[in-house]
Amino acid sequence: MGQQNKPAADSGSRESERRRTILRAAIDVFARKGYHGCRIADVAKEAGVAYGLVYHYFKNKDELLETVFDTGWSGFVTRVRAVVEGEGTLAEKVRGIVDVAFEAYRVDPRAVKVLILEIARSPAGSRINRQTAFVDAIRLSSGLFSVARERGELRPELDAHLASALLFGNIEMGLTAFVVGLADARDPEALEQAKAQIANSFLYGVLTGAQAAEVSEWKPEKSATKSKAPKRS
Amino acid sequence: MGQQNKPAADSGSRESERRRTILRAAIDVFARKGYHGCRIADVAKEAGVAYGLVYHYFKNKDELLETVFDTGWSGFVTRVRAVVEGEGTLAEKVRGIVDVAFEAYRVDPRAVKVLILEIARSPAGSRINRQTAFVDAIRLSSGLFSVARERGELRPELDAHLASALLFGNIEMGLTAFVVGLADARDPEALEQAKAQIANSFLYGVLTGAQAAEVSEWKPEKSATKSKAPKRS
DNA sequence: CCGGCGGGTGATTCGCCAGTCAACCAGCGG
DNA sequence: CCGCTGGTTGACTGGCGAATCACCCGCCGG
Repeated sequence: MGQQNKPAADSGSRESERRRTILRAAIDVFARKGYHGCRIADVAKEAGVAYGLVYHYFKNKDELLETVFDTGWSGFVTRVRAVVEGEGTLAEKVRGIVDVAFEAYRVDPRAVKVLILEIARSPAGSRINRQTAFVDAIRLSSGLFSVARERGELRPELDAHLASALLFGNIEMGLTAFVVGLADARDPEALEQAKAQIANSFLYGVLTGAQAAEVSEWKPEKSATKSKAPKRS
Repeated sequence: MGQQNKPAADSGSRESERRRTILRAAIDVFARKGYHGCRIADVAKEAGVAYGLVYHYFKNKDELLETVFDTGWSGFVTRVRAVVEGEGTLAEKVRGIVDVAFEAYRVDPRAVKVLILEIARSPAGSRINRQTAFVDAIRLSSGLFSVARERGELRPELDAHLASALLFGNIEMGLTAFVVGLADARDPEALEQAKAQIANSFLYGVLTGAQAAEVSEWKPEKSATKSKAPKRS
C-alpha cells in the first residue's frame, strides 16, 4: 500500500482547514506560554480539537514548532528577498526591509513574537538549524552591502556581513521593544516612528557622507498615519 | 580562608567554594545544552558533586538559572553604570559600553552565551523578569541620550529610549555573530574590529553632523590593550 | 568518648506530559 | 444496508527527570 495521503505530504498547497487551525493555535499558545511552557493539550484546547488530532497532523511537538518556524520565516525571507532583488537604491532597500519586518509585526504580532522570542535564539533541540536560517537572512542582505561598498556608498571600513547583521540587530531590537512592552504596540504612530528611526539611524551609521546627506531629505511619502509626529526639540 | 555558614544567606559576599563550583558548572552545561536540555544530573556531574548537593545550595532548577542570571547580569550592569556615570563625551561612553560587553565576552564567552541565548529573551516561566532587567539596562543608558540630545549632540528626531535600545541591539547582534559562529571568536583581531565597527556605525547613525565628524578621527589607541574605559574591577 | 551538626550522598518517589491506540463516526460506493 | 476508509476522539501508558529523604562521615565541643 504505498499510500501517502499524509496531509503533511503536499506542503503548502492545500493543507486541510484543521491543520491550519492547529497551527494557528500553536502560534498563539507558544506566544503566550512559550514552547517549553506549553502542553500539547493546551494547543488542542485552544484549537478546539481532540488531543490526538494534533498528532494526526504533526509527527510530534518538535515538528509542530518547526512548521511554525518554517511558515513564518520563509514568508519573511521571501519578502526580504523580493526587496533585495528589486529595484532601488541601498537606502530604499534598507527601508524596504525594515518595512517588511514591521508590517509582519503589524499583521501578526504574536507570530513575530514567537519567531523572535522562541525560535531565533534557541539552543540545540530539534533538527532545524534556526541559526542557519538566521545566518541565511543575514547573508542574503549582505550582498546588498558588498555591492554598495564597491560603489563607494558604504563606509569602506565596514564589513558587509557585519553591516547586515547590524541591520537585523536594529530591527530585532526595535521589534523587541514592542514585544516586550517597552513601547506601546497599539499606537500605529509609534510603530511608524520607530521604523523611520531605525532605518535612518542605521543609514546614517553606514553610508558615506555623500549618500547620507540624502537621507536627511527623505520623508515618509505614504502617510497612512497622521502627519509626522510633532517632535519637541 | 574564613568559613561561612549559610551559603545562600549572605549573597554575593563569600559563598562557599562548592556553591561557586556548581554555579560554574551550571553555566557551562547551560551553554552547551541549553537550560531545558540539561538535567540537574548533568550539572552535578560536571561539577563533580553528588546530585543532592545541588539542592543543598539551590532551592530548585529555576533558582539555579536565576542565580546565573543575576550574577552575570548584575556584573554587566554595574560596569555599564560605571561608564555611564563616569567622565567623558557621549562617544567615549558609548565606546565604553561596547567595550564592557565585548570584554565580558572575551573573559567568559560561555557565560555571555548563556545570557544571550538562554536568558535575555525567554518567555514566562520562572519568577525573574529578565525583561525587566533588560529594560532597566536600556533605561540606564537612555539617560545618556536624553542629556546628549539637549546638548544638541544627538539628532533631535531620535527618541532617547529607542536610541539606547538600538545600541544594545547592535551590541547584542555583534556578540550573537560570535556566539553563533558567524564570526571567528578566537581571532582577537576580529573582536577588536567588530567592536570598533559597532561603536562607529552606531555613533555615525545617532550623532549630529558636527559630533560625527570627530568620530572619523578616532583611532583605537592600542589594539592589544583595552581602551581607557573602566574595565573589569 | 559521645553526640550532634552540617556538609555531602544517591537511590527512590512522584507527577507530568509526549506520544499511542482502540474505538468512533460520517460519508460513500456498491 | 453493509462495510470500508479516513478524519476524529480521549483514556491510557511509559519514561523521564525534578525534587526528596534517609543515611553517611568527619569535625568539634563537652
